[in-house]
Order: sequence, then C-alpha cells, then structure tokens
Amino acid sequence: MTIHIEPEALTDRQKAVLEAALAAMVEEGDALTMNSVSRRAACSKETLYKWFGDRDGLLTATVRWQASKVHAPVIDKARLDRPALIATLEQFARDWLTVISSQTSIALNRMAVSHAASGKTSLGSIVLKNGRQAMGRRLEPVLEAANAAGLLNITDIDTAFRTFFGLVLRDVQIRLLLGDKIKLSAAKIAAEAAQATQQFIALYGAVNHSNTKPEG
Amino acid sequence: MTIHIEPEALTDRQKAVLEAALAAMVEEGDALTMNSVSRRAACSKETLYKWFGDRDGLLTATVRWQASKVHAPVIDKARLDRPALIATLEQFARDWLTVISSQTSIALNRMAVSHAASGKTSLGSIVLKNGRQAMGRRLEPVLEAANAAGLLNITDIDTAFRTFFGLVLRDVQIRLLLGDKIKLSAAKIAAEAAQATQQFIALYGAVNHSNTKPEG
DNA sequence: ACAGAACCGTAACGTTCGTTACGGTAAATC
DNA sequence: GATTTACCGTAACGAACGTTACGGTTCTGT
Repeated sequence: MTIHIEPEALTDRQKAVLEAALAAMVEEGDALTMNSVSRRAACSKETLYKWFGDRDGLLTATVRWQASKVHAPVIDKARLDRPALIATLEQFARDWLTVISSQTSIALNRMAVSHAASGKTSLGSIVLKNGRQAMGRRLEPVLEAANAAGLLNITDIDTAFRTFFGLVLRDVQIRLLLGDKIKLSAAKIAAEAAQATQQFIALYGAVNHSNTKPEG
Repeated sequence: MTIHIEPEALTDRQKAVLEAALAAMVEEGDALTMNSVSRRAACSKETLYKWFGDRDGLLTATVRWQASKVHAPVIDKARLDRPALIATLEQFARDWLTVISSQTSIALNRMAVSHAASGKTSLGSIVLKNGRQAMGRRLEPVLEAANAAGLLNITDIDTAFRTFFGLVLRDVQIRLLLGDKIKLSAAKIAAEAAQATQQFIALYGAVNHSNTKPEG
C-alpha cells in the first residue's frame, strides 16, 4: 500500500525525513535500506511505514519532494532582442548542466533508471516529467517568443528544443550516469553553455550578424 | 571471486548460457536471479558459479560477451567527397540510433547505470568503452579525413564528435532509459539521422553549397 | 568396459532486508 | 492528573536470493 502525500502537505519533520532519504539515495544508491534511512533520519521504521506505506512509497515521495524543490525561474520575455536571447539561452544551459551534474540529480536519475528496468515506471515518469519535460515547458515559450520576434527561424518548436537539449547535454549525462569521472567546473560549464548557445543560434538564427565559429 | 574469461575463449555452450543471461537481462532487468538464468539456459547453478565465479562475474561476462558481438563496420575513407561524407554520417547515425533503441542496449545500459549507483563501476566502464568511446574511435578518423579533405572545418575533433553525439541522440537515450514509450520506426530513425547530419554539416561544413534548412 | 570429469536438477544453508509487532517515552488533550 | 496520540528504539518474522552441497546422468578418453 503506497500512500500519496502532496509535497505541500508535508510537515517539517516529514521533510527532514525525506531529506535524509535523499542523502541516503546519493550515498548508497538503490541499495539504501529502510534501516539506513531510519538511522539517518533518527526516526523509527514504524514511522516510515505509517507515513509512506512501503519502500516504494518512500522512494516515490523522496523523488517528488526533490522535484518540488526545483523551481524553474521565470524567464522574462519582455524585451527580447538578440543579446537577451543569447543571455537567456546561456543561462538556461548553465543551470541545466549544473543540475544534471549534481550528485543529487545523478542519484535520482540512476534510481529512476533502475526502477524503469523493473517495469516500475512511476519513478521514471516522475523524473522525466520534472526533468526533460519541465525544461521543455520552460524553454519553448522563449523559443516561440524569439520566433515571433524574428530572432529565430523555427518551424517545429519541439524539434528545436530537442536539438538544444542535445547540444547542451551532449554525452555528459550518460557518462555521469555510467560512473565516468568528469570534473565539471563552473568555467567549463559556462564554456559548454556558451558553445551550445552559439551552435543553436547558428542553426536556427534567422539572421547571423556575427562571424563566430562553432568553437573557440 | 570473479573469474575472467576472454570472449574469444568461450565454448559454444558458454556462449549459449550467456545468451540466456542476456535474454534474462532484457526481460527481468537487474532483478534477474541465478535461478532464472539457470532455468533459461537449462544448466545448473553449480555450472554458473564454476564458470563465472559469482553473480557479478556472470553479469560482467554477459556484458562483455554482448560487447564483443558488436563489430564496428569499417568505414572506407578512400574517396571522400561531400556526398560520401554525408552518406557516411547518415549511415553512422542510423546505426547508432538503431542500436541505442534496441531492447538489448536499453537493458544493458540500465544494468550498467544501476551498478554504477552501487559504486561498482566495472559494468559502467565496459558499457562506456564499447558504447560512447567505441563510437568516437570509429567516427573520429572520418572527421579527421574530412577535415584534411577540406570538407569540414574542425579545430577540436573530440568536441566535434560530442556535438554529433548530441545532435544524433538528443533526448532519445535518456527517455528510453527512463521508460518513456517511444516508437522509433526505421523511417523515423532515417529522418532523425538525416537531420542530425544536416545540422552537423551546417555547423562544421567548410563550405555550404546548398541552401538546406536545419529542418524539413 | 571403465574411470574420471563435466554437468544437470534439486535441496539446503545463511544472509539480507522488507515488514510487522511491542514496550517505553514525551507531548498534547481533556 | 489521567488518557490518548505520536513517535522512538529494538526485536522478531518471513520471504527472496546468493551460494554451496549432493546424488544422478552423460560424455570423454583409454
């Protein structure tokens, strides 16, 4: 029996427990046990079961809790000229790379992938909805606005977003998930974000005023 | 105790057992048991342990066995003009998308991701070496040849490959790993491969003779 | 034909871990 | 102050599964 608790309806104590579960996920991965979580949270296993039903409910609540914490910053489409568009895309790419390369994101994605392998796609769909899909919902209005402003020349918004997705993430996410040791400094993230933006503009920019090369 | 057996030194019977283990991976994921494998392979568990040491050894041998089966077709760099380059890149992208979207590849990558979460990076590095890295070793000579022939204008081969990686795979791999139901028909794969190639040429092509748009 | 090895099928062992149950404590409610 | 509620810590139960052991069968070499 899995219990559904909306993230908004969580008490402070419950949030603290989920935070402990999150830490356990990061450090132990899918091998985390109800014991280790209860020890970390300094609570009894009985409480875990009363609040979250079973192990699956605890994992789901933890993923939902983490998802609810990530708030997409609002992007202002007020004055959208070419420099503003570039700045927005770069910021977006930086944020994205930063999140993706965080230990928390890696642990959550690994957990969701493992669950998807067992037919339990609930975690997978949650991560998908709050990861890739949330990014799409957040960026697509910007692309549409840029399209309307004559800055971009996009016929299919979804395809354009998926292209931006590929240009930003490249092989980073899969390598991180597979345990490849990558050191992504802030400078490197900024450089990758700038390059991805440059390439995206080169592909979809309506008019290219600069002679920038794809790579510097 | 994990036993190492080179894939070339496997008997036919052992290959059949690993094939059964592979099928078990695809159908049961990480939840596969020594029992299910032995039942599938019609062999005794004692044999599994004698041949592969332990569960981890069996999984590793299975991944290595699958990896040894995938032979990278040789790409002829003899006559490399622009149409030949485009055809090569498209073929490469098609093959890649086809492999990535296969049930076997999905199961193996999921297994490796799960293992990486437990600190066991052996499977992850194997999959990485035979996936992303093998693709790089295979494509980079082509890019270098195209560069030398004046067809492409690449300063950093590795970065260019990672860009191609992103343009081809986009969000497909992570969505598949997370359990998203995507139906990738041969036609769709061909279209995506063509588009990725077109975009790659648009970014790195030395001279653009055609007025093709990034998407059609 | 016969000895030995290899292998199959099944049973048994031990551990881990999810789940439940229970006694004890502290705070809240009346 | 008594009672209820919520929670902690620990113990105990039961199932799943990795691992090992064993008797029976087939294959191999001589």
